[in-house]
Amino acid sequence: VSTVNLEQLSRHLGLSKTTVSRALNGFPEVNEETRRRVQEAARRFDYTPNASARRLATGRAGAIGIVYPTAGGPMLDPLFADFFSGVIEGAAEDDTDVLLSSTYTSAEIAYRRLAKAKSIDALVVTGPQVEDVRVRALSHIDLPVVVHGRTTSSIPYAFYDIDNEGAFRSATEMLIRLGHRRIGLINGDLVFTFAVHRSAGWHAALAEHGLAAPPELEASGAMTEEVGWREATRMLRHADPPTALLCSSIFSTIGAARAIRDLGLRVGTDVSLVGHDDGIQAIRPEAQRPAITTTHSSIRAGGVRVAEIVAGILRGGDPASFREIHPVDLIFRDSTHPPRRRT
Amino acid sequence: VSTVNLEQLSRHLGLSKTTVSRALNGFPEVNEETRRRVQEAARRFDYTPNASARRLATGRAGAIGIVYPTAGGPMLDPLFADFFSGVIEGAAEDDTDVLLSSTYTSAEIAYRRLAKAKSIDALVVTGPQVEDVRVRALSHIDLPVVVHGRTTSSIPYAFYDIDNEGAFRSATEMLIRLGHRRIGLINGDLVFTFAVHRSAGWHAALAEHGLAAPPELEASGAMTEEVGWREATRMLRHADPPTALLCSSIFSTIGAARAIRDLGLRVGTDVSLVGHDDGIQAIRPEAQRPAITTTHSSIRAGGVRVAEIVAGILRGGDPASFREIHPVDLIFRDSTHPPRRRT
DNA sequence: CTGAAAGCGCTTACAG
DNA sequence: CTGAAAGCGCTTACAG
Repeated sequence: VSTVNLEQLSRHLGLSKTTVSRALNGFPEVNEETRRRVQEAARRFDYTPNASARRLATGRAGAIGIVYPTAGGPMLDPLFADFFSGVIEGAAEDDTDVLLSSTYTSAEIAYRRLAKAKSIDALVVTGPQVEDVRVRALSHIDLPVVVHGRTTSSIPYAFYDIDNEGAFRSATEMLIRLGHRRIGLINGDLVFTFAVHRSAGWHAALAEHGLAAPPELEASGAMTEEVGWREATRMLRHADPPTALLCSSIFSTIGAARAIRDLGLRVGTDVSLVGHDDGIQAIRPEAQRPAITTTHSSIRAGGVRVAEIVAGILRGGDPASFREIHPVDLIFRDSTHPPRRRT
Repeated sequence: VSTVNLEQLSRHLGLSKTTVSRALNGFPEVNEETRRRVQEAARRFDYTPNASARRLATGRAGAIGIVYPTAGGPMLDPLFADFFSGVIEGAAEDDTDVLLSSTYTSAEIAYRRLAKAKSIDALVVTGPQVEDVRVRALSHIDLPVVVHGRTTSSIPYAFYDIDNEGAFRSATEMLIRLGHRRIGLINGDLVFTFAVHRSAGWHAALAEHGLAAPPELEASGAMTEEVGWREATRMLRHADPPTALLCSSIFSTIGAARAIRDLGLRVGTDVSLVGHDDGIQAIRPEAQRPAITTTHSSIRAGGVRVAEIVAGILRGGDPASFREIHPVDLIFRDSTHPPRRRT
């Protein structure tokens, strides 16, 4: 596939590069007949502008960056596959590529490198922590940022978040209304803002109903099947065990379900179970038996929206006008019942 | 952060852009004292070359592409998060970025666009199918390709694969040696080469021992918890049920474990279970009870190696010399026992 | 409505 | 060992 460039294409058409460029880029002053000829020729020669040349000339990179941890750790999360998928789809709408970069050393260095090399026009920050050094660091770099989640920062950055606090408050309230008094929370690592918000929701609902939030019923850590199983086991073996469990991810949820069964108990009738579902296809709570009640929000849809926000800012929108907190569905299924009377 | 460019940096040093460029890029002919001065100034001014300008001048994109399905489907796989992580880490070694692109329409169009725009220097093809149109399409585009997996193609493309056939042959043989005669296979979708290879391994081991490969004991589909559960349930309810199950992913494995328990049976003692483990942290087979016997290969390590192969080809290596089939570990744990005598 | 020319910021023969 | 200059392939004021 030999590639034709602008020079060759315009020579073939007997037009200047200027006119051909304008015709292809939709400038209004081009004669319609000329534009048709140009478009036709471009199609026939399969002309594709050289991305580097265009970027150099315009100063726009045509790409957004996501810095992704390669060192493993709690953020090397299967959910990213879905989130990425959404971001890519959203970015494709604006012919924008998505650049994945490693934070082998530190996120700041990675950001800085991308920004200074003018490789990207904007940055998506994932997995924000409560006190996230990255958001502060980025304010010194002149690069639009969209945070997937939130952080405590006085800088008016753009973010897309879901209402984690509200979701876990609702779920806890629902369990309280069913009659539960001891409700365990198996949360993500509390360095992450989302986990702090979920904890706050759980605390708020308990307090509102005059219930204690006993420390033995609050766990946090990596959102894995193993941790869900371990923490649920620990709680259920407590002298005064919980009658319901609330989990922060589908992985900890199925781990908790395993713990419940391992102890000879039944999910739903013996121990109620609610999990947060990001909507990945690999494990669907509705396919469990009993089907598991969830707080649900598609992380893939979040990715799409994040890309749209990026596009909005690049079109000149005020970052401070993109601060979105989306509601989370509470989907009642069969894993939540009134507690059994103590035997 | 005001950015200094090559022109400004060299003016400050009283040198030509030529010399500064050469000093920074490690050309041997530069005087050592000069090089030191240049490097020192570059550091002090935090000079970073403009990526677009460099790309335009050199003709190298400095990025490799992965085309990723955004439309969902069987390939929107949580395992990708780990694979990506490996590719990014491997690519970072060579200062190469990773560009994620959508295949909203078709993979061919996406490839073509990236290739013609000179946005990438090489392409990583994931999830190869037996008859993969993409590999053929790519042979018409002048772009080095590394396939993660294999496909049937006469074109001598580079690939990194694991020995899926050998792994599943070994696992099946191990079960046969334990005394199992009816061994169910819950596989991925047979459009994918890896699934065909695993099926072949299962068939080969059975045939070698004079055992039949009954169709009711071979299932294929999406590698989800749900499918693992459904197919295991179906097989175990058969009039002549399997005494052992072999699963193609950690998700189907835990689904199968759930099915075994739902039917009142015990994993390991009643029904042996072996799963393929790609090494993701979210679900670890060794943390199950009983710990699950696996065929194991780190998909993240595969990503790292794929990036290394790309680098090798870009340095002028012969693609045909990078055709790697890596062995898979069989890790014996507690989910595999001799079959119980029929009651 | 169209075109000649400058410029984006690098790299790299070529000359000295 | 160093530098002047051309060139990579676009976009975009500016002029007509």
